[in-house]
Amino acid sequence: MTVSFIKSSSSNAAASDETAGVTRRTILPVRDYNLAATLTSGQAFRWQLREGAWEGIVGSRWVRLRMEGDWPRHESCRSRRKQAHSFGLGSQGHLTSAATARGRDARAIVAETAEPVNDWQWLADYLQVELDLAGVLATFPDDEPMRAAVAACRGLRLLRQDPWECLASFICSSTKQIVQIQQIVALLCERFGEPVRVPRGREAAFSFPALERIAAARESELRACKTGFRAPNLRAAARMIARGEVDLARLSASSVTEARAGLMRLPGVGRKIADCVLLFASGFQDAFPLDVWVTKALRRLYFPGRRRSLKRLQKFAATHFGPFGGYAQQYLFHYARIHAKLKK
DNA sequence: CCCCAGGGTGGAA
DNA sequence: TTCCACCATGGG
Repeated sequence: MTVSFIKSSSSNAAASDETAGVTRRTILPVRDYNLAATLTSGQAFRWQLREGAWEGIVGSRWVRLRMEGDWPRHESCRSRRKQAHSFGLGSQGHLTSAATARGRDARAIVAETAEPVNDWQWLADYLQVELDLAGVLATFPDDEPMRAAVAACRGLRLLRQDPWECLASFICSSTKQIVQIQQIVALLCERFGEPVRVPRGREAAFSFPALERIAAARESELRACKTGFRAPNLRAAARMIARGEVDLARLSASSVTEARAGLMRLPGVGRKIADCVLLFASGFQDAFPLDVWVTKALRRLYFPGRRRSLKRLQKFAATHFGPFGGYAQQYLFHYARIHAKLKK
């Protein structure tokens, strides 16, 4: 399926730094985009920070991302400004040092791939650079917890991920820390994924395993990737999807309720993991994954001292946070984790 | 030794 | 209905 290079009214999502055609580098103009928070907030598990840039795999492509302005310190401010100009940003290309340091106010994401790319829309979609974030934030309830959460990680976005990768990753996520989920996913990719092209000198990289490969794997091989008791669920879910019992591609075409019920027929997939897939991959931005962090955050921020069952919290979440409740949830999740880290 | 981690499940109460 | 032990494994 071919998507037009520049979507009609969108703010020129993928403006290449070369006038036309195939290139390994592009500039995605953005406003209010917190790349670090987005890539480390427990949505995706394949991004690594190296030398000031984020490296990961999207689909079958190796990608390196950084906010414009995050150049290495030894490069002069002058050359920085010159580059910004050549990228067509004009006088707006000059960034204040404060914005540069934080990165989130920068006006572009610089993306590099290992292989030449003609159409960059896949990356614009994945990063959701065309989303009107201010419009989303405006729908959040105007209360103190949400104001604090948004202030703590403004510019945080929801990614639009591949449903199978998202589902499989979260089947492996139960009672695991994010670092350990990253480790499991890395092992699955190394052992069951396809090698992808990387820049000269880089270590090998692999795509996320096709569901047919996981369906055909032995349980012991999956357990060897540290999946533990999740291994049989991962394999059985892959087999059910391969048999067509659940159609991941059609989830976004049905109602949230219907899509959620379909996902929950898969072994190892309950309400929480289903909502993760609905929110992170299928575009249901009102799906509200209620995990241990968000549960604690809701109880502490909205019901201090009072007893609230998980059921009632779920009901509260569904009604209080509006049409982009899932988005609000991601801010609360990241906010809660940041503070837990600070409290050590 | 303890407790906890972006949970789900089956059986008991 | 809700509650609870258990499921592997690593980190603190």
